[in-house]
Amino acid sequence: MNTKNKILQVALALYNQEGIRSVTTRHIATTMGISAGNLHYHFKHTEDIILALFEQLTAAYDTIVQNLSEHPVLNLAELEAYIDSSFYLIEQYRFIFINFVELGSWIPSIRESYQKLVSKREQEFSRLFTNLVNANVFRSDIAPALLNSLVRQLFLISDFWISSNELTAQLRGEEALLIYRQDILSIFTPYLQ
Amino acid sequence: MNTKNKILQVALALYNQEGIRSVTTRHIATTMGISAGNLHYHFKHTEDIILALFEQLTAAYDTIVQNLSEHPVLNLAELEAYIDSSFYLIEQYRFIFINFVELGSWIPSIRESYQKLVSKREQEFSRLFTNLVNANVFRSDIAPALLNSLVRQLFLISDFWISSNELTAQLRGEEALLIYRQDILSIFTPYLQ
DNA sequence: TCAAATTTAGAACAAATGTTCTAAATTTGA
DNA sequence: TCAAATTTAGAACATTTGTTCTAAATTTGA
Repeated sequence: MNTKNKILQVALALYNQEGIRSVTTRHIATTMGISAGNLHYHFKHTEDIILALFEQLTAAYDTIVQNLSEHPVLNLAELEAYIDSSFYLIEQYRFIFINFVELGSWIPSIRESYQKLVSKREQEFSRLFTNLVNANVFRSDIAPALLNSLVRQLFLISDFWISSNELTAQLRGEEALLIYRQDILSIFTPYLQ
Repeated sequence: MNTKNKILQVALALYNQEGIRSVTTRHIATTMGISAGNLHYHFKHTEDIILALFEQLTAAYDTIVQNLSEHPVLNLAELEAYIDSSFYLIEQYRFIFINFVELGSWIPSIRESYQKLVSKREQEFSRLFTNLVNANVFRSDIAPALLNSLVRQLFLISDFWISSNELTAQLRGEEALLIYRQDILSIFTPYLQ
């Protein structure tokens, strides 16, 4: 692996573990055994590292979405599988979700990029939902206004469940996934066929 | 108003506007027209300022809860009024909610204090819910496990709606309140009598 | 093979930041 | 009223941090 990618890898691990507040470029450099000067040869500014990590996240999300359009969700088991894969992705880049607002105002292109991510997810969710209505998994009489609220709730839980968990139960790994999945599914529960 | 309180007032406004990343003690001092030395005479460490603001938040929340136990919620209009008051409080201390995880790991007593806040809210919600079931507003056949999920959802939306809004719609004031209220109420919608 | 391009280490710099120190100004209260 | 307590300003300090600079080491590719 080349130095540039290793910087991103170590930076991600440190940001996730220690939080963006306490991780510095020197910190990243010494952890991976290179000089700070070398790190800044590869990434001129700290923001460039964070932006690159954010772009990794959106790229990974694109892959999930592409998979989803090739293999549509048709039942609850497949819905759970999709929920799980989104959980793992969010957990992998947890520092981004934990500092989303701060990062968004610090690095404006992150906010812009997030807007695009949201609209991509909205389309994807709308398709997913139509499929599940057609497959007689969901009821077909849900008002559009209510559906909008459900979509917002779904995104809010997806993006901030990790933060909430960090402050309260601090569940990890499989245990966290179980509750996360349950919380997401409970949005749908009342609207099952 | 004495200097100590004015420091808290100015610090709150700055943290809310500029974010904790870019606000320094010097910044706070010059904004209110005093010296940095003077500020540090009143608050030895930056954490002391943030902790004091957090304690203001929990105190204000206690007042709401006390009001709630004196005047129980018995119908949807009263539920909305309660939702509104919690919204205003959260908006007033928005920087705390936006940086909750980061603050929790930086200042451990904030995390501990938040745990207490959560259990206080759990009790309060449970009482509120019982009242609304007894008043025939809510259905009485909701499984305890589902109720737990609903409580978690309620808290998650309460605490992170501001963050989510900041990244997407960026609604302000009355407009924000309307959507916030709708999102909270939509959790209950399927369980109305 | 060897010159050009690249990567790297480490010193150095400037700015920022939290905090302390000192001495003056102001307030308090007996 | 005046001595003691308090508040305040501003200089000063140590540390940190992001970043740049320089020169050496390494890699590349013709």
